[in-house]
Parts: sequence; C-alpha cells; structure tokens
Amino acid sequence: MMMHFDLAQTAPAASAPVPCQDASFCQRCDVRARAICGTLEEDDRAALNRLGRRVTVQAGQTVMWEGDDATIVANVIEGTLKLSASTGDGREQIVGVVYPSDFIGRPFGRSTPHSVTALTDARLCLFTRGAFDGFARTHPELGHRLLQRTLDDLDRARAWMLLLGRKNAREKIATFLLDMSQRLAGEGAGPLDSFALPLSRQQVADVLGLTIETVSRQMTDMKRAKIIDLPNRRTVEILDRDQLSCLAEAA
Amino acid sequence: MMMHFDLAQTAPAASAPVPCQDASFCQRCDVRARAICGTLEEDDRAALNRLGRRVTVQAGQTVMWEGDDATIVANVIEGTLKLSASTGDGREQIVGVVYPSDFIGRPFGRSTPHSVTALTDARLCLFTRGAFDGFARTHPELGHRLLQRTLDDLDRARAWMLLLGRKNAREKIATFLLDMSQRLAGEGAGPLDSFALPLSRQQVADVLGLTIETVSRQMTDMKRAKIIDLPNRRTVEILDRDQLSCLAEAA
DNA sequence: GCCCCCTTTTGACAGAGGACAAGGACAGTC
DNA sequence: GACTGTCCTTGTCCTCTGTCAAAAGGGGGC
Repeated sequence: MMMHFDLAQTAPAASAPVPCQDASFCQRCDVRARAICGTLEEDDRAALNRLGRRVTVQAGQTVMWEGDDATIVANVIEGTLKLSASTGDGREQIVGVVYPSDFIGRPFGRSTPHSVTALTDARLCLFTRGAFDGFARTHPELGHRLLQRTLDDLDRARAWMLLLGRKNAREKIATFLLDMSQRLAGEGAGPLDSFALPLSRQQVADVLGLTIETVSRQMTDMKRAKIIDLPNRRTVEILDRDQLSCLAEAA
Repeated sequence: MMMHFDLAQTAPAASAPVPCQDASFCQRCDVRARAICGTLEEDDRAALNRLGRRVTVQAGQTVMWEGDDATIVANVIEGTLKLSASTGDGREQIVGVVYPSDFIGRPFGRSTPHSVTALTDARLCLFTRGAFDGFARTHPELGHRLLQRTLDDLDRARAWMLLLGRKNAREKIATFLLDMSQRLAGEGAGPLDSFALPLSRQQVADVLGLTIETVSRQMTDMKRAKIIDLPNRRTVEILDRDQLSCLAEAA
C-alpha cells in the first residue's frame, strides 16, 4: 500500500514514523540491490523498513526546501528529481539530478543546502532524519555504502564544475546529452541512443548554467547537423555518438 | 623526522608503508582534533599512525594526477592544495581547495578524478589506499568522520556550482574573497579582514571559471571603490565587508 | 475538430567577458 | 644596482551568450 505524499507530514519531525504495512516491501523493491540498503542483512533491513514509509510525489512537487532544517532523508525508488540552489534574486542552478536507487537528503545534522523537487512522478522510501541517523550509527555497513555513494556524487559534482566553469554552450549540451544517455540506462546497460528527457528546456538550461534560448539554438543546430534527432519535445535520439563525444570535449 | 616527498614513492603501491619513527607524532599533530582521525581511541590512532608516513611537498608539486589509479590518500597537516580537472585541450578548472585537517584522495577503489597540487609548501600524513581502506572498514568511527567530511565537501561543491553557473564575474570575485576570508581563519575564529591569498591571479581565475584578465580588472575595480585593498600581489584586505557581501549576492 | 495555453523556437540586438597584445611591477640572481 | 623572468595590469577589439520580443508548435480540454 502506497501513502500519498503530504508536504505537511514532512515539515517538523513531529509525524511519527509510520510502520510499513507489509514486511515484504523490501523484497519486492526494484532498487534494493543498488540502493544503500542493498547489503544489509535480512533482519537489519526489516528493522530499517519499519523506520521508513513509502510515499509518492507528483511531478513538480518539492520534497525539501533550500535552507530548511534537514528533517527527512529518502531513497528514490522510481522517478527523477532535481536538486537546485538559487541566488537571492531568483536565478536557479540545478546542482544534481537523482535517479532510482539514489539517496537524497542531508544526514547528520545540517540544514538542507538545496531544494529537492520531483521532475517526474516519483516514489520514495522516506525516513525521518533522526531515525535514519540513529540506524546508520549502529550499522556501519549502511554508513559505508552511503560514504561510497557520497564520494561518487562528489566526483560527479566536481566533473560538472569543469563543465560549468570551462565549457562553452555547445560542449555543455553535448556533454549533457551523453551523460543523460548513460544515466537513464539501467544498471549494467549500455548508453541509450534514444531516450525521453525528464527535463524541460528551461531545466536543461538550469543544469548547464545557460538560458533556454541558448539551449534551444544549440540543440536545433545539432539536429540540423544530423548529430541528434528531436522527434518531439522530450525525445532525444543520438544519431552520431562519435561526433557528439567529439563536441563534448572541445568545440 | 620528516621524510621528503618523492613522487616515485607514490606511483605504484609498491612502496611498503614506512612505520612512523616516533609514536608521539599524533599527540603533537596540529590538526588532530579536526582531522578524521580525531575521534579515534588512543591505540587505534597509534595503529593508524603506523600505517602512515609524514611527507612534505613543495609549492607547485603535484601529489596525484587526474585519471591515475588512486593509490594514496592523505590528511593535510599544513599548507594549501588545489584539486583540478582539465578538458582535453588544456582548459583547467580548480574544483576544490583544501586546507589543514582536510582529507585528500579517493578511497574505496576508483581512479582519482582530479589532480592534487600543492599551492604552498605543505605537509601531509600519507597512507597507501589499500592500507587506509582496510583500516577504515574495521573502524566505523573513522568511516563516519570521513562521511561527514565528504557530505560537507559535496555541499560546498554544489554551492560552487551555483556560483559557476549563475553568477557574473563581480559576484564570483566577491563570493570568492568572502569564502577565503572565512576558510583561512582557524577553527572557531571569525573571518579575517586581511589575509595572504594562497592563489595566483591565474589560479583564482581557474577557481571561478574566468580569465586572469577579468579577475584582475574586477579586483582593481573593487580596490578603486575602496571595498578592498591590495597592498601587494598576494595580500587582500577587506575594507567594507557589508558591501562585499552585497556584491556577492546580486550584481 | 477546434481552441487555448504553455513551451519552444527563431530573430534582432546588446553587453559581459574572452582573446590578444603591450606595458608595468616585483622577486630573485648576478 | 642592473638584469631577467614571471606575474599582474591595462587597453582594444570581438565573439559568445544573454535579453527582449514575437512567432510557431504541441498537447489537453471541450
């Protein structure tokens, strides 16, 4: 049984963790193997399961707000979400895109430094931060998985800093499309040559530190050059991966 | 006794860990309290100490190379180092600056995604990755400290993504100077109003995703506006912190 | 099928920052 | 003190990307 996500529940840590109705949830979880809970022993996982609850969020809904106290953390079961930060005057930068099996939230007592918003309808496995922190402290294996994931996220964030600081619009778009084609492919699968973008043009612009007009122009140019095809607004087909890789590295 | 850093020693994991000559090293370590080893029990710390060795590196020396297999990790005892990534055609982006008590390297079996280069002469407490990984797996407390530090680094990296993607040159410089004035201050100390930049103008440009000329012009403009003073090439004095904060947020 | 609204594309223009070039300042060396 | 190499500053021009504006395209509701 799936609870519907209610923002009011996420605000203070007031809402007591709701025990999961069905102990077999984790067994049937699509992302269990890849998520941080994947290596837990069966009874540890059952204990963690009792602390969490499954929630759905709709596309566009914000799960955590920049600057809020970090009161919840979650595993992504299904869907895509964005992490975003903004300047005082409203310019937005998407600082991360998360996919199924990824972990979101800021454990261990800091305020959330960026907002988390669903790009598509999504399902989460949600924990109050306090409960999760306590569990993690007593289960080093979980902490270790989280550490590895955080190290990977940090590597990815730093690679993106190179893109933001030193690449031009064309290189940014090419790099972005290649990255998407890999990350949207399931575990172990090769990169996709055709995929549905979970992002609008404006959101692509916010990921790359560009404007929507520049994104549109560059993508149209690549379409004209027959490097990609754009059969509709959200679909991308990579026609010439080699040349796209070439564009990604140096204009 | 301090060993002098020899790059040849860092290449393969061949060089066996050299036991530390003096068991009281850690007792006298300036950064022990803040570094990830700070919460270890006395005998655990002694064990870790036996795995590590103290090395010095000179300004300009590169400790790890982008793309290399990650064979070493280290704590920074003294000095400042940069983490940098580059495009195929040589454009460079500094993706992080590390200070005493920070941890460097990529534990748990990945290749190093960015180079690490000393900006000033520096002292490191160096471990082979294999030895460190093994120790960390059996000492959850160390892993937990490393996790907290990595989460902080990730937050910082993402905040910098907002700067790189959405701020203009003036805002970038102002944000950078404020950041430096805080991070160069010791633990607990307030932000410094006068400090020596560990970075050249070119390196400041590489941190901010700008050119050296733009950095120079913006800093000169701020000097003319009496917001900062630049008594010599490496010294910065913040004359009007409020206005600098104002510039950092919105042009 | 038609309409409306929102997203995307396209166009024209301007401005911030990059590229290139030259001059100036500083530190180390002889 | 003069020299030299490096780093920094300043000037000029140009281009890439942002800004503003308008048209075109798609999807959902009726």
